[in-house]
Amino acid sequence: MAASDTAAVDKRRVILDAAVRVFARQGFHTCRVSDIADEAGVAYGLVYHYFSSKDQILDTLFLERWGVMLRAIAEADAAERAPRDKLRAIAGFIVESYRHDPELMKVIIVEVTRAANTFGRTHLAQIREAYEQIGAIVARAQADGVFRSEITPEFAALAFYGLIEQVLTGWIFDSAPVRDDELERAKGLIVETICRGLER
Amino acid sequence: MAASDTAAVDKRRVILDAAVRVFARQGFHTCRVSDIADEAGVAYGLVYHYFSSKDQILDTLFLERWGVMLRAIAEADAAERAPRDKLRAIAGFIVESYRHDPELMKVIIVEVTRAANTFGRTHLAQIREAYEQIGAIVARAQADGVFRSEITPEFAALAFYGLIEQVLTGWIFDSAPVRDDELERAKGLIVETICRGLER
Amino acid sequence: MAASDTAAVDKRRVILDAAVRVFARQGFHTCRVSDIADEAGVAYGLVYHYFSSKDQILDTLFLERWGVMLRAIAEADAAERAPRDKLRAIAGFIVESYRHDPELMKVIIVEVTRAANTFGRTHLAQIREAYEQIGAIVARAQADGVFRSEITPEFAALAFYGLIEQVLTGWIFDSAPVRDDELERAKGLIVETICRGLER
Amino acid sequence: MAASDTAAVDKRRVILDAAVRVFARQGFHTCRVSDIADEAGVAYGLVYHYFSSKDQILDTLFLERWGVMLRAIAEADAAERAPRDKLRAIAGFIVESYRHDPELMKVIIVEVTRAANTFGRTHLAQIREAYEQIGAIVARAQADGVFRSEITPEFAALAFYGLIEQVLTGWIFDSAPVRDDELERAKGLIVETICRGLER
DNA sequence: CATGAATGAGACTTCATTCAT
DNA sequence: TATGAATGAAGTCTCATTCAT
Repeated sequence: MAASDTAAVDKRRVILDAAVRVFARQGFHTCRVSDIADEAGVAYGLVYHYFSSKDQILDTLFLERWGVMLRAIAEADAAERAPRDKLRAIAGFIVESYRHDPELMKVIIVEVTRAANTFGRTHLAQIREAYEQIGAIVARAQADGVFRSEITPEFAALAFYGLIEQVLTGWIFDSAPVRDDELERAKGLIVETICRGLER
Repeated sequence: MAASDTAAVDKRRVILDAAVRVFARQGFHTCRVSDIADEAGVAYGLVYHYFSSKDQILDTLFLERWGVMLRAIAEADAAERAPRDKLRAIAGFIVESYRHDPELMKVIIVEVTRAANTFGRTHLAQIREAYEQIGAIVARAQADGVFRSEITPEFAALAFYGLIEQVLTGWIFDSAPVRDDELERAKGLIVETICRGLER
Repeated sequence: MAASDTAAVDKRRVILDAAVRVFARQGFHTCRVSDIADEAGVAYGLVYHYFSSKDQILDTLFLERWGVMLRAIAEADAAERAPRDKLRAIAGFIVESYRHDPELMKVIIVEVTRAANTFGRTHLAQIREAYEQIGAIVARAQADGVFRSEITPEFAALAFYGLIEQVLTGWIFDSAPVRDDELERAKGLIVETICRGLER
Repeated sequence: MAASDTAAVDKRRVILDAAVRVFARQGFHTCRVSDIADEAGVAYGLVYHYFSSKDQILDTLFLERWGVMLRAIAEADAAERAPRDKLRAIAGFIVESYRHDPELMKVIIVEVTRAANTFGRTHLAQIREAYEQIGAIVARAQADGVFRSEITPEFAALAFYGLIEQVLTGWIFDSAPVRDDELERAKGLIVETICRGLER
C-alpha cells in the first residue's frame, strides 16, 4: 500500500467519533441516527452497515474505552509502589482521559456508568470489574498495614471511583472547558481526600 | 372534612406515586405515559388534567423532594454543633430518604442529578444550591480552624455529596433491597471517609 | 342510545373495510399502512390503536371470514340432503361470497390461502379444517354408496375446493367485474365437474 | 470447450439456483438480495452484474420453466392419441417437474401464478397461454365427440390446471417431502377426476 | 373531574440498487 | 468478471399530546 493511502479513512472510525460528539452534545436518547450520519458526513445507511443498531454504537464506544481503563488500572497496580501512588496513577489516568477526550468521557459517564436502567445495567459486570480492581489495591494495602481496616475495601473503592466520577461530572455540567491547572489540582485533591481517610 | 371523605383519594398524588414506581422500574425515557396511568389505575387523559407533560411529572417529583432536602441541609447547618455532626446529619438524612422511598431516590439520582443533557441541566441551579450549602458548612469550619484549608470548600462539597450519591447508586444498581444495618453502617463510613480527609 | 346515534361509526370496522380495498388493489406487501389510514379517512395512529400490526389486520379479516365459511360448510352438511346438493350448497355459498364482496375474497385467496410462506402457513390449521369438513361429506357419501371409492375423500376435497378457488382466481385476475350469469353458471359447472368424477 | 473448462462454473446459473432455494425457503418478499448472494457464495454486487433487479431473477426463473412447460403441453397435444392420454401426459409432466425440482415449482406457483397483484399480473399472458393450449385440446375433443359439450373448454382447462396446482399446493404446504407413490397416484387421480366429468 | 379515542410527527431500521476499485 | 462499501428512499411502529364527550 502506497504512502498516499495512509489518508484512506476508516469510515467505521469516522462514525464512532461522530457519535461521540453527537451523544455528548445531545444525549443518546435525544439524538437521531441521522444526526450521527450527518456529523460523520456519511450516508444514513452506512451507519447500519457497520453497526447493527444505535445501541451498539454506544456499546462499542463504552467497551473500547472501558477496556483501556481496566488495563490502565491493572498496570497501575502492577508497578512496585505505595498504595497512595497507585491510586494517584489511576486518578491521573482518568483525569488525563478527560483532558484528552472530554466528550467521550462525558458520554461514558452520563450514558453508561450512571444509567442504571439502560446501558449501566447492560455493562454492570464491566463496571464492577473496575471497582473490584481498585478494591483489591485497598485490600492489599490494608493487609500490609499501610491502610487502616475500619473502611472496607469495597467502600473505599466506591468512594475513590465515585469521587473521580463526581469531579468529572462537575466538569461535564460546566459549560466552559476545564483549565489545565484545575485538572492537575483535581488529581492531587482526589488522592489527598481519599487517602487521608484511609491511611493510618 | 367528613369522615367519609377520608377515603377520598388525591388523584394527583396517586399519579405522582405511580410515576415514581414506573420511572424507577423502566426509566423515564423507556416508559410511556400510559404506563403511568395504568400503574395509577386512572384514565389516560387524567394525567394530562393534572400535568402538562410527561416532563412536568418528573420535574414535580424532583422539585418536591429536592426542596425537602435543601431545607434539611439548612436545618442541619442551623443547629449548634460541630461540622462533622452537621455533615453526619446531612448524610443521615439522605440515607434515611433512601430507606423511606428508595424508588423516589433512584428516580431523582438517575433521571435528574446525573442527567447532564436533560433534567440535570434544567435543574442545575437547584442541584448546585445543595453543593453550595454544604460548601458553606465546610468554609465556615475552615474559618473556625476545625477543618484544614488545603481542600477548597467546593471540592469538599463535591466529594461529600458525590460519595453519598455513589453509595446510593451502588444500592440502586443492586437487585436486592438494602439491609438496615448496611444503611446504618454507610452513614458512618461516609462521614468518616470524608471528615478524616478534612479535619486537622 | 338515540336513533341518531345509529350513524355512529365503528372506526375499527371502517379500518378493516378500508384495508380490504387497499389489500385488494395493491396487495398486502405493496401497500403501506398509511394507504389504509388514508382510505379509511382516519389518522395514521388510529390503525395502531385498534390493531397491533399490519399483519394483524389481515389475520383479523381472514379469521372473520373463514369462520363464517366454516359455519356455512357445517350447515350445508347438517341439512338432510344428497351429497351433490351439499356440495352445491358449499360452492354456492363461496361463489355468493365472491359476488357480495369480491375484494375480500380476493384478499383472502391471494394473500392467505395461497401464501405458502407467510399467512397461509400461519393459518394452515384453519385452512385444513375446511378441507376436512368437505372430505367428511365425501367420505360419508362413499360409505353410503352414493359416491364411488376410487378417489380418496382427501383428494376429492382438494379437487372440489381447489376448483372453486381456481374459478375465483380466474375472476380475480380478470380486470372486468364478473357478470351475474357467469356466477350462476359457475356454481353448476363446479358441482357438475366434480360430482361426475365422484358419483357412481 | 476444453476438458479443464468443465469445472468452470456458470455464476449466472449458480445465482439462479441459489435464488430458487432462497425464494422457496423464505419467500420472494421476505428474502434479501444478499441472502441470494450468500446462498450462491458470490459477492453481493455480482447478482447485479447478471440481473438488473431482484424482480428480474424471479422473472427469469419463471419464464425459463414456463417455456419448458408450454413446449411440453404442445408436444403432448401434437402426438396422436386420445384426449385423456394427452391430459395424462400434461399432468404427468407437471408432477414430474415437481418431483425433479419441488423448490422451483413452489416458487413458480406461490410467487408467480398465484400472485394476482404482482408477478401473476406481469406474466398473465404467459399463464393464460397454458390455459388456452389445454382448452384447445378439450375443444377438439368436444368437436370430435369424445368429450361432451356441457362444460366449456375454458372451464375445463381451468378445472384441470387448477386441480394440478391445488395438488401441488397441498404438497408445498406439507413439511415432509412427498413419497414417490403419492406422486404416481396423484397423476392418475387428477386425470380420472377431471376426465370422468368431461367424457361422454 | 374523568375517559379513552383520535392525531400525526418522528424515529429506527431495512434493503434494493449503485459505484469505485 | 468480481467485490463489497456506500447510498438514501421508504416503511413500520411508537407515543406524547389533544379533544370530544
